[in-house]
Amino acid sequence: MKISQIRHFQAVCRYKNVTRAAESLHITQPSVSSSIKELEEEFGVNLFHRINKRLVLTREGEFFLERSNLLLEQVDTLEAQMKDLGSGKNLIRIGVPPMIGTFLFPAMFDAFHEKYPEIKLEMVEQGSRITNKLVKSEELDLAIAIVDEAVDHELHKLDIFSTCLVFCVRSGHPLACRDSVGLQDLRQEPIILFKSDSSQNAILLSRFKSLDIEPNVLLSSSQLYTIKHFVAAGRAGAFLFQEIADMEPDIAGVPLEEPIPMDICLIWKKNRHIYSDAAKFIEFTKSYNEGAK
Amino acid sequence: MKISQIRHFQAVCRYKNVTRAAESLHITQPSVSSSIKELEEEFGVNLFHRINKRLVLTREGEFFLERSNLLLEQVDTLEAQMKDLGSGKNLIRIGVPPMIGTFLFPAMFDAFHEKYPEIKLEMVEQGSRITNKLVKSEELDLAIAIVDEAVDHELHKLDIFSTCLVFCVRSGHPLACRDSVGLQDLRQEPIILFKSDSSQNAILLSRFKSLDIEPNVLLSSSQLYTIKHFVAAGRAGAFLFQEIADMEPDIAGVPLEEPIPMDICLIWKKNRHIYSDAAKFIEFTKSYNEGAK
DNA sequence: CTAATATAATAGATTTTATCTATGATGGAA
DNA sequence: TTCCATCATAGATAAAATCTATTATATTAG
Repeated sequence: MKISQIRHFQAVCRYKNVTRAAESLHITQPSVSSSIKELEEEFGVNLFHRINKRLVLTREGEFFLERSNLLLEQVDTLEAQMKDLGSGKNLIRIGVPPMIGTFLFPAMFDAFHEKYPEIKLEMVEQGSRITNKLVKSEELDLAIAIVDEAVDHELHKLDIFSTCLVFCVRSGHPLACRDSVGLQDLRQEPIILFKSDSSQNAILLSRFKSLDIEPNVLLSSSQLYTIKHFVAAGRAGAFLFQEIADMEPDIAGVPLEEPIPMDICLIWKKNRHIYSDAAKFIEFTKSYNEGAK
Repeated sequence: MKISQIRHFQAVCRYKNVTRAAESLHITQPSVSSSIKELEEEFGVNLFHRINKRLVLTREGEFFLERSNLLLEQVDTLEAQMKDLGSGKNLIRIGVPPMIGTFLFPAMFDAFHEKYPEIKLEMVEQGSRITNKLVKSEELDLAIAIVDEAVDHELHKLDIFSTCLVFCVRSGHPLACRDSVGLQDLRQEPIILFKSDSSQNAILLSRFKSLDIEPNVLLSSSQLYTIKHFVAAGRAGAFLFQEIADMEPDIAGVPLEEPIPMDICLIWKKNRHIYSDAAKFIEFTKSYNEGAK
């Protein structure tokens, strides 16, 4: 006994006509005939009398109709409830590191929202380290993250964007005209760190440490606007994405002698069902990416 | 959502282990994995957290487990009830014309009963005309009948036995040594008719009528024993099957000049579900027939 | 009564689905 | 580490559902 067979049977009862029933089910008449036959075979019972090409329920058929009706109602209810739990959300929980939230994400978000206005995005602005964990614990559906370490087996990754950190100073700064700087050139340079638990900072600080340099950190901020302001005023330098430096006329971005590449990815958990909303975001990101290339 | 998928899901919940669940279902582990995945796809919901290759129900999974449990119970109950209605009967309702009931059927019945002792046969001893109707109205599952008319589209037929009517008289009767008799030779002959609504009598009487002969019917009886007694006593002649005449030393069967063939068939209704019991009888009859040839 | 229309069953082809085999990845135990 | 247990995935194969085309029979209209 299969749910589909019950549906076929019920349609035949409703229309008292196999052909009509088949139409209502959007399948062909022989399929319905054979479903009825299969049920009869399985039960060892005639569900219908075949009187002159007309189908009339037998006693057994009446019984089955009544019971299977109740059953189907419950099946449909359960199915609807489960689907409600799932697809009714129209919500993606996505982790976005602060720096990306002000720089890359707004444009992506606008484009996504234009395509899927019904889907809301709940942004969790945390650094990559934290969002990674939240994705693994399924508290987030997706995250945009700066990926530095070896491949994490638990996560799928989709490259969004690659760039480098550059050292940003005021346009008139002595370092501004240099083709590149080494970290050792920055021993005395006051620096503003972009405050984040992201792997970006981890990489940077480990680089300093490996050169045995204690960077002169003037302050830390999570506000890009604040950092830019300090840099433009010549009060300090900062490590920012190449693209952010390029956008500001008052700020010069000087490449590092030993570049610090930043790979920005969309990540999500392996072996986990991806809700249709999240799947849409992933697909969207792929095509958005293609378009950008 | 399919019943089989629910069963797979429940097994996984019971064993908390896909492999074990698959074993209990007598299918392979990937089948079960994919059923779970399909449900998750359909609902847009994670039923399990995949934590270190261990499956732990999500909130949605708990909900589904609870509800689908109730559902499956009802499915199983209904299925069992329907099967009870069908296969639990162990009963075949079969129509048997009186003459066959005393001559051909006993041996068949014994052989069938030996093979299927659990199946009871409910005999309805009526002539072919009536049993034909009862088969069509589904009051009988099967009937043994003498088939004379053109093929009846509503019925399946399976030949059991073919014979002829012969005119039976006492061994010393003047006609007994004849190679054949014509109906016209029987004008004055007292006759006992085998009382039945069967087509046998219809054929016989129409033959007489077409020759414009009024047969001298001494009496009618439905008891073969009575008829034989009268014939053996030389009180009357009777039209009986060849085989019945051959069995009695005191009775001689004289073939008719224009033979009246008797085709004895098993009949059942087309386009009707054949209960397994009835199907067994049909199969049995086929092989019984083969064996007899 | 005959012709046209409608219905359901059947046979056989085709597509879809289910299941299997084989393999790979990962976590935990020895 | 190495081995075992476990689940996911890919691709092949088996099974089932569905389709197309046809047949037989009823019903209806002319």
